[in-house]
Amino acid sequence: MRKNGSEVDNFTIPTILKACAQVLMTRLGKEIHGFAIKNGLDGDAYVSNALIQMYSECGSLVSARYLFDEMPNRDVVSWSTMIRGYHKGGLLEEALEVMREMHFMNVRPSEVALISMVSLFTDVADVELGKAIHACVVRNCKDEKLGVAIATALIDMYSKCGNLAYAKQLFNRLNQNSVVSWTVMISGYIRCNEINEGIRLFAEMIEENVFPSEITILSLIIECGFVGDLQLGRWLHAYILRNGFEFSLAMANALVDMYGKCREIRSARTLFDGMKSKDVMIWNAVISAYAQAHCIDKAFELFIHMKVSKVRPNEVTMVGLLSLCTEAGALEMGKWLHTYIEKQGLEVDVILKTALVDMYAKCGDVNGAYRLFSEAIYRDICMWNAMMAGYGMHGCGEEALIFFIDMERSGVKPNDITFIGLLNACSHAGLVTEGKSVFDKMVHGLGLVPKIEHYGCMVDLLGRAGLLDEAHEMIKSMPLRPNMIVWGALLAASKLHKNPSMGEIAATQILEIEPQNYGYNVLMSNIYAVANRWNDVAGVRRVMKEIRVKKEPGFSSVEVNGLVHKFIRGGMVNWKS
DNA sequence: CAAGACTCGC
Repeated sequence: MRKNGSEVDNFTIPTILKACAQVLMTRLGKEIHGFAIKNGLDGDAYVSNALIQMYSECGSLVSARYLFDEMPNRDVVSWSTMIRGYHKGGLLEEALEVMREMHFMNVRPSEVALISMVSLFTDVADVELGKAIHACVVRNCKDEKLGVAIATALIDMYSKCGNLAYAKQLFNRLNQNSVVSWTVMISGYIRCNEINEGIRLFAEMIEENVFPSEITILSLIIECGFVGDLQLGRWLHAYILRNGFEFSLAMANALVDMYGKCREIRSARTLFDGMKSKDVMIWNAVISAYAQAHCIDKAFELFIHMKVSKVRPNEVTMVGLLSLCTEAGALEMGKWLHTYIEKQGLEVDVILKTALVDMYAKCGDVNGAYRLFSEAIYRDICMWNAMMAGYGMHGCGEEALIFFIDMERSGVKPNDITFIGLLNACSHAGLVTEGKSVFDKMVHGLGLVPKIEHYGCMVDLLGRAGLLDEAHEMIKSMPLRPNMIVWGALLAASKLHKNPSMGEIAATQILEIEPQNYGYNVLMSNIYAVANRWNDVAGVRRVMKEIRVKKEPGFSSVEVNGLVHKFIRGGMVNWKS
């Protein structure tokens, strides 16, 4: 296979390319690409596939796609490499699109391709689509029995989609379960908040003489963070120490992250402080732990420390800090971060760009948001959503609707969050007719099933406009069990339009769902007071005293001249940037 | 075939 007297053949090149991908050496990979072209080796499918893989693993999906599109001799591997590339890069829509094309071109997936498709659907997390891919697997497998690998992938897919029954069925059908299948099964139970069953399975696994790997423990810790189960998280922490697991940085990161998500800052901080070597990830984890606890000052303080300790902040650090600014309405601080990003030459990907757009929009600088949005080369659905929600928040409902039309024209498909933003925009701008037609378009035009949040928006929209009866009808006729937010919207509207009888209906429902909620008890007693029903007022007050409801200290903040003033129940805390 | 942080809605 020698060409032009070269010693390098088309088996050597893919091997080197794989090595490049592993250490993320795009530059060397590109040179080898050039070399392959010069030596006429780029026509070989094996070489091209390796190039696609190298580019996609190095994050250059555009280059990968270009090669893929130009390839005259695509095989199954080319298709599955492209799908995998998009999947790993988090571009799920693109991965699905390639899958559809592959199907359309009648390319029969290999087992490897099927496994990577199933794991793609694990992240898509849609039960119905998951069942479809399961059927596809069954159709394409020659053998009666599924291989262990693909069965494990399916178990993982079903449990992450929330269908534990199917997952367990497949799990039980496997005659020899590996550490991996145990890991995905137990993780699945924790993710679905079936903690006790998860713990029981963990014990069962040990009894069967299968011992957890580092990845097993890591996965379980991550799932604890996902559902906020501090107790199990703590137990796993102790388990690592007792059983001599290596306390790697990955382990520490997972634990800090879990503690942060469980709002257990102290443990997160202690663990963080105790690590001798720290990487960007653990800094980000501890910063976001403070962020989740709304400690904006602490988070920025750590950011300063981070810079001092020679660890370079990255895009993720910036996203975390920006969303804090967004939450606090701290425009000046957000702008400062924006400048910092540019000065440091940090790569601004879609996520960071969206965080910036969102920050400008929510902090009131809609023009600034639009400037960034319009100069973006690549816009995903999240960025469009941020822009529309930003307009909606400031009462610019019409602009939001125009953006929606533009978005559809540009071929980006709306999702359920898009409609929450749009319905909110209509609600704030008092566009009742438009809001109704948006809802109608979502259900009948696009076939999306409205979630409880959408009904919440509709109740808010109708209620704000004074159509209280219509709002009430909406609640009564919806196919989902109304939650606090839905009734809360009706209650707020009743208060706004001074309708105590409707308010009572809503408040009664809310107190049934959450009797210990202090805020709603106060509202309820106010409603009774307005209606001169002093016995009922006394009743509510008594209930409040009995359950000794504890209110979390709420806070609000405002930025003046680059200073963030944080108000905690009347008191005020300053923080200087 | 299992793990690693971040954006959009409430």
